[in-house]
Amino acid sequence: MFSFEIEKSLPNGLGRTGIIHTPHGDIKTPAFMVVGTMGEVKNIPPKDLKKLKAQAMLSNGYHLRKKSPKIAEAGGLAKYSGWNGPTLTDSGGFQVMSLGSGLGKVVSMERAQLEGGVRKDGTTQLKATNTAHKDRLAKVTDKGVDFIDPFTGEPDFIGPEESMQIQCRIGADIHMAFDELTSLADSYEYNVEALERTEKWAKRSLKEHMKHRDDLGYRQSLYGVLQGGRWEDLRRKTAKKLGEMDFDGYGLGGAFLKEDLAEILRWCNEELPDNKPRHLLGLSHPDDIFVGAEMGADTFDCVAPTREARHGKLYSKNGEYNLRKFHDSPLPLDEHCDCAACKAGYTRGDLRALWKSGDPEKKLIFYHLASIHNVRFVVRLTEQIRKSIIDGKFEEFKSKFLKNYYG
RNA sequence: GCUGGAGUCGUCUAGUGGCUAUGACAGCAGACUGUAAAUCUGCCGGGGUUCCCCCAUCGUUGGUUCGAGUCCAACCUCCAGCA
Repeated sequence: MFSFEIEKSLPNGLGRTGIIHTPHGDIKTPAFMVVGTMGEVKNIPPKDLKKLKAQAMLSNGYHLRKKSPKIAEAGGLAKYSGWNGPTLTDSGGFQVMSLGSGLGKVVSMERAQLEGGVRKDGTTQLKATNTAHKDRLAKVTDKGVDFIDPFTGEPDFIGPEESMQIQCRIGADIHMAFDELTSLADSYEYNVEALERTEKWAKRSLKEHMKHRDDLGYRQSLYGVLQGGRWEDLRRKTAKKLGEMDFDGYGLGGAFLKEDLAEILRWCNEELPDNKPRHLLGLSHPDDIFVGAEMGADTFDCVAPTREARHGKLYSKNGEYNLRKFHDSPLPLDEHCDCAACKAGYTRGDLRALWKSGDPEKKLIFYHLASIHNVRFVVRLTEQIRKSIIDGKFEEFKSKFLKNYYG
């Protein structure tokens, strides 16, 4: 059965440590969930995930929609993947944006990139733009989302009911309601419209989920997802509304300007019930994790640690760096790291050589080592934050860590 | 020594008379946040006032031509074959 207990809270009343109990195990929070969109984390087999102390894996219902009957047959995602631990599936809501208004664009931004200037009437002119409607692979209606599968070119459709049916076949411990993620370039007016849709979809998701949540022999839980862009009235209103509904927890969604994140999370979490867990969707950079934990997010997920690893960007206590610059370097990846790659003594030069060797097998070894290093870094960060909250030293730990990392 | 072939950016490479010399790799710089991402963008002869301008440049030197990486000649280097 699913439940959540809070252990200790920060003085601000929002941040906390806790334990999420799921049918496939416990998650001690704050926690980072590794992303294995297709049911496996790229270049990290389940046994290595255990070694680096990952506590949960996030997959995607959209990507697994065609495989979902097979996953159900295997007894659900935990067994199917060989991970055998707590799992979460996303609804496909992110793809509404990434294949639609945000096709080919980045998700988050600095304000300077968003604001092109100020119009004569005083409103902000956006530099960020949405993908033209005609070029989008996903189109949103109240019914759901019509989209073109980018790999096969085939047209398909997912609405809240379809997403719930897929997720209940996949059988992760935690599911996400089907939502519409708006882009930074969307107007207030559009966000009002999209948020109404997301709220209607939340109701429909809940209703459909109830029908199938026990189909695999254990209780699957559902989180409602909060949208509302960067507007306080929308955020508070939707948090209150969804907070009164019978969800097991909440997903904190949106495309964020970094500097707005803390405030937006505070608006949401001041309205949401305390006793249900909250998952901050899609963030993992240290500054974001600290803000999330401080403002009451319990779990996190993000593709960045694995993707950036494959792209040669590695994390260390003293900041991130590009391995490209460390030809023949004898420096450790991170002198304070306890990941398997660091414990085995791999240097930056070693990893760079594996990366650039031109040998496909060596490249896979590089992807593996770099990925476990970055994922362990973020997992360890959440462990340390948890400990700092328990020890009453969160502020101290935060300022020290961020100073080391960002200089 | 003779005959044939070849010399283009760090490397490989396109280019057979016409405007700004192609592409790839390597290199350099940057990006990436619920994975259309093992990806993408920019730079990549020199200099400057760097969304522009100047100079140099297809082995070397000459020649033909309005115009040559491209055609011609000689030379240099490399490769192959024959002596």
